[in-house]
Amino acid sequence: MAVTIKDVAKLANVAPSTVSRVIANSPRISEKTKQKVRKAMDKLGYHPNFIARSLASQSTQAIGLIMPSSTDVVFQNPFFPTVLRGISEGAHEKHYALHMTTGKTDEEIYNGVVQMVQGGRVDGVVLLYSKIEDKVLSFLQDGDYPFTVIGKPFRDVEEITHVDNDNFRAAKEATDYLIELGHTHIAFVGGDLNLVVTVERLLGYEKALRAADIELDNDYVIHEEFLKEGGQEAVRELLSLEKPPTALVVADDLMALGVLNTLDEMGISVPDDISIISFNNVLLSEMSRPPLTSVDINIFDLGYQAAKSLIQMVEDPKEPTKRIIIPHQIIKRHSCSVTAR
Amino acid sequence: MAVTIKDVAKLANVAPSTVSRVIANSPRISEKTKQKVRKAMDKLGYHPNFIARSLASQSTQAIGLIMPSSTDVVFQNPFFPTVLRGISEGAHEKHYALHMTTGKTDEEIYNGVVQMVQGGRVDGVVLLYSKIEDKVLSFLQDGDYPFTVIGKPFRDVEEITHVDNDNFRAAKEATDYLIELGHTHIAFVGGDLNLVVTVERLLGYEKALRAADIELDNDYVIHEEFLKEGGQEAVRELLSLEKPPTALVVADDLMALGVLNTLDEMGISVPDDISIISFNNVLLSEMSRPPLTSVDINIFDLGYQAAKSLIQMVEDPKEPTKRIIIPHQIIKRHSCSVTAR
DNA sequence: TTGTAGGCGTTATCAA
DNA sequence: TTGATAACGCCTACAA
Repeated sequence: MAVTIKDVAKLANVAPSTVSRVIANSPRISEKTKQKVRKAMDKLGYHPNFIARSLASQSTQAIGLIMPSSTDVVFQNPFFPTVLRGISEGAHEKHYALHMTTGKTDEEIYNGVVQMVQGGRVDGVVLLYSKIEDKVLSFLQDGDYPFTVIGKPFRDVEEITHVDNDNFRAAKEATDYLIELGHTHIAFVGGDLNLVVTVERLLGYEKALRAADIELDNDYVIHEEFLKEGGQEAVRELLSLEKPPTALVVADDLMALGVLNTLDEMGISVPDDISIISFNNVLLSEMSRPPLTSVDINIFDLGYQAAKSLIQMVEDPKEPTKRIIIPHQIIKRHSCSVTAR
Repeated sequence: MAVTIKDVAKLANVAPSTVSRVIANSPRISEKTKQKVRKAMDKLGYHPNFIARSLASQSTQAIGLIMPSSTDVVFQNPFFPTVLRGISEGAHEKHYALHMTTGKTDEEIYNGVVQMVQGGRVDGVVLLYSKIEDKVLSFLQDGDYPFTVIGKPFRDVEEITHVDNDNFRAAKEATDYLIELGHTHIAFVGGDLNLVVTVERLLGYEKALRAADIELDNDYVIHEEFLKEGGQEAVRELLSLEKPPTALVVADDLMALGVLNTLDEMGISVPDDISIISFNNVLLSEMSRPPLTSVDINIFDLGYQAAKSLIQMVEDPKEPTKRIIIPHQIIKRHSCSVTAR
């Protein structure tokens, strides 16, 4: 069995409690004993046992990550490695470890969360997605357990600490940009409507059109499960409308990549025949042909701030709920041009 | 404070140990008391505390994941979400949770691993990458702590349980395929030479050439940090050789995507002017233009088997070390054609 | 089949 | 400044 605090105590000729205090670097221990104890720890190769510590102190120094369904396409999105990096860095700075749950079905995920939370494995949790009517979220709220969500909560926005972009405004600006370029026939290609981010971006798009006195056209709004044949179909239909759009607002870079391919197959050129602006500014967006004009949403910061604010909450339960808005910025590349018509 | 085993015991009018046995579903408890206890648990909304259980049973039911440096480009590779899915599923089946360490520098990662392992946070660990001269690996070996590596260990291959593809053979087959198509000027575009997988694939490439009596040419082997300007440079140089290659073996889909772009910028057509075959068969490979011919390495299985075999090891310490080879398969798409010359 | 009691490795409260 | 000692919540001989 591994070396424990007692072994150290014995070797250093002090009480276990003293060793404990040395570990915590308590100021009420003489420098001399600290030295002595530290030497003993080194000699024995002692490492404190987190589990025991957690039990005694009722805190795990770990935060839980709740991912979307692993079978879901969004799971494949480069968004995740990047938020993960941000969360990881935020947690690391405060010496918190990371615990994860994933699952195939919503049921699996839910159970995983319940276990993790009730089982006391973590001190708090960050929800890496925000969808409407989420059982997991309700559970977290009911147990008033410390948690943050990345994205905008479907409801109780004021009561839930979250880190988000202003996706409504971002989408409006993206659409405005196309309008400025002279486009009036602008379509919206969105993803899963259960994700709050999708609806926010859709609303922003609509707002921009209305503000510019451009009529909304239902045929101009599609939601594709990108990569699926259905997605290609949708794009094809869009382009075969009587009055096909000259520009597309696409809710996600990865989707934009799919659209780009469909367009290419159809012999339609971007940006000559049609302009595209998308969101997230993921690595891929600069690797596509043409490189995508995309709204950078600072994914890393989203994660970083989520971790930071969660840790604040667990360390100070009186911490007020807050909403952190991460800035966005249009990165202009080569998928948009002045309208041809 | 949360409801504990004692509360349940009291309500059910039994001893705590009985409750404990009910949780473990011990066969030596009468069905009647089980019912009684279970009812009490439900009524109180009891959930066992993992931390306490871990301390008492000296097992955490959690496995640790060691990721490569988060600043590293490989971290962005779609490879990771996919292995993660596999690991997650393997762990889930056996009711294990997932714990993670990441870090920016090798030092950070190393410390994270030491803490996680020595601190007893996890029962075992899976190393998600394999590079040469890895301190982390040595540490794990020295402490003979249960662990599996995904990929081929740099050394002690016989003593380390790992899950890998036969990357040597895969690369040979990929190259053979190009040779069959009539190519004789075949270059290799590899990634980080510190990753074992890169060297394996390089060796397989060389083997194929030698077997076909094609002379090896140093100028035909480049290693690019894809996405970096340097990468583009390298490809440009390759193509401006006196005798430029007519086909490329690219060590990774994401890199191939970068190459594809550079080629496109140069006005070189794939597969008409040059053929490309790459590895991993990640989602992106079918989304590129042209869709990439790629060697599918069954990433999901890599993760799944790694988790399974690790859990076997932690549950039965006498389990022999083993090497699990996941099959691969060339997925032919449209980036390769018969040589033009 | 069930209960009692000690222990898992720490932290934290009280004394000293 | 340090040492006993009682938690923390559960598991597991050993007894009954």
